Amino acid sequence: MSTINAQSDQQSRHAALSPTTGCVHNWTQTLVPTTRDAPADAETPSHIFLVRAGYIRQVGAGIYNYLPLAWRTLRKISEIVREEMDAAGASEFLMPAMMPIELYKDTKRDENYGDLLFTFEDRHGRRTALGPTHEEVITDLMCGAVTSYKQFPLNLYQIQSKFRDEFRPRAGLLRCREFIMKDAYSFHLELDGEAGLNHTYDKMYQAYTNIFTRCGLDFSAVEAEAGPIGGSASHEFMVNCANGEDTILVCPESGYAANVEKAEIGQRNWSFDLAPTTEITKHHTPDMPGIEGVAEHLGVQPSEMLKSIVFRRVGTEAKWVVAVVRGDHDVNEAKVRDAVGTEVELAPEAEATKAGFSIGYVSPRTFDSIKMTLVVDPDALNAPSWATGADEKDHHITGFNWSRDMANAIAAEKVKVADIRNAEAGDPSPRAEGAKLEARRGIEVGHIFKLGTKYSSAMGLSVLNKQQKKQDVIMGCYGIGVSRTLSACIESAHDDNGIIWPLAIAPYHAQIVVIRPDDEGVMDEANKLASELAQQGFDVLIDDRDDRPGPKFKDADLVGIPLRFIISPKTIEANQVEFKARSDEGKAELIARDKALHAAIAKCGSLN
RNA sequence: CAGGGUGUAGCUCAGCUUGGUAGAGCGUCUGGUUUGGGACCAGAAGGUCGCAGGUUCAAAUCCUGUCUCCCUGACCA
Repeated sequence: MSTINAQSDQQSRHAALSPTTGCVHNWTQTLVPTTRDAPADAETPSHIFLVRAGYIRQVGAGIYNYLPLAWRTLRKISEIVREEMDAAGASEFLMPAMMPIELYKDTKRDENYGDLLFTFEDRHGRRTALGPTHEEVITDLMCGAVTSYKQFPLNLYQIQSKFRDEFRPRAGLLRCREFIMKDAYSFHLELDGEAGLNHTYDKMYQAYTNIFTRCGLDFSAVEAEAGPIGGSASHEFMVNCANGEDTILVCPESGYAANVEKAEIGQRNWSFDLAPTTEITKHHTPDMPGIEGVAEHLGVQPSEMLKSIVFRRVGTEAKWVVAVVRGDHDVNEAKVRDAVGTEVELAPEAEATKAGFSIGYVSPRTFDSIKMTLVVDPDALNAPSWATGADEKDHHITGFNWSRDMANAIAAEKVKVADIRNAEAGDPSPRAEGAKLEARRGIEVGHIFKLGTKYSSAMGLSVLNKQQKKQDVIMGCYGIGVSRTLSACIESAHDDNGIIWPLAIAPYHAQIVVIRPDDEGVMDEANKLASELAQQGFDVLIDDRDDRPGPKFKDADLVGIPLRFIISPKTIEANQVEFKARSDEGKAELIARDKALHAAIAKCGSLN
């Protein structure tokens, strides 16, 4: 537009637009295979729309082609990731996707990662792995490439296809066996200070916040379970979405938010001293190891039962831990670990049976006959009478009372009371007196970890520090599921007709729907508008297909490009164009042709 | 990995019980009429019925094996 001053325009351009000239593509010259029907196996909105709108096609279980529209969006997400990572001081590089399995030996992940690791043999019979993540490769690299403490801190990242042999890929791009991921690794010699892990971790936290904000996503950063490293050493970034796979708990007053695996529960009242109300009665409950069946059989609620789970301290033969929670609650293994102070694992049934446990019918009373650590959740203490296992196959008891039936253990202070169950909606907040936790669902798109020296010590990555003492390098790692971000965005932003992209990661910013493209001058007009838009940084898709208006409007909704112009012989006649945002309700509105560019620029301001 | 299901045209599916040599709708192509929310008429192309064995004069259909993909669960740095 001649009336727009190029200079000032450059400055006022929406951040999502190209700082240089945008691109103009014709629908007929690219591949956008839209369909009326989704494949029968697509169930989630993102899967259905990605296929119907011509973004992806399946190749195998959890393996997909990224067609041009999807690839454009993936590139835009990647570019935002690059800009923010670079700005935060990280350097991009690229590691190979395949590597000798031996690399995983030192960290034992060749075994611990188990079947998740894709492996194959090359012609020489060497076992080779396809990388599910690259801690080992980069740690090995650093062993040879870093020789002095003066080279730290370092933060390196790559954007690459990752491979995991998921037991069950599902939901299109949400859980794939091959997927695109950004993974970053940082290296330090201390935790605190400018060069420390904590500083980089905080910078990554901020970078992730910037990235997902720029992508236009509705997301939450939540505390996550980090494994043995402990502390607040891990955060997940979740796209908020009602049908997400993960459950998060939030405190509306303090802002506390955590994954269900991590969420703490606030102060709860409990006492060992509730007086018994009935005698213990034994009941025959054949083939009912599960809470549900027993509760129904005994005519009690699951919340009136005790669930006793047998764990074993990892690396030991018979160091048993019995965790007791209320029947309607779920034991949280990480919390049990923290409560007893060592790693624990679910006891192998055969060995627990050999030790005397009647698996499926265990009660706290086994304490008297088997050496164990007994941990109890506060909510499992708050009634005078419980139904629980009889420590005998096919039998349960009612009338169990802690003060009477566990008197010895309690007197010896051998009953440890701790928060060992998963938090639920309605539980007291750990951060605000009187507040209650609320449950929400999300899709994990980013995860940052403080790894500590787990990998460096296992693989011998150490350097001499300033004091000339050999020191293991401290690491952090930071992942973003790039392809998952694309589908998570659709899960949280769509309507019945299709995708609704935020400007920043839409494959194109604007689409021009051309009605009667064969008519004299219509395509010329569309091309003219497209080049005006491109001059201002808009990426433009012109739907130049020779088709009726109906299907073209349907496809435009499906594909979800944020801004839509419609040009037809009618609008040209009136010197107008039609314009609407994908997110606007109803039909497009007619505007004067020479206001088209202004309208697009103005509309950008109101979109995210 | 356990349980369940599935495989027939590009997509959605029928046909299988009761064996007789493959169908519909949508899409695609041609010609015509049309042109504002998935048009109409006429015509056409397109499938070794997942694969391999077996039974039979004859197999999409019955039998055996195998693979694929999906669902629920478990699993998920």
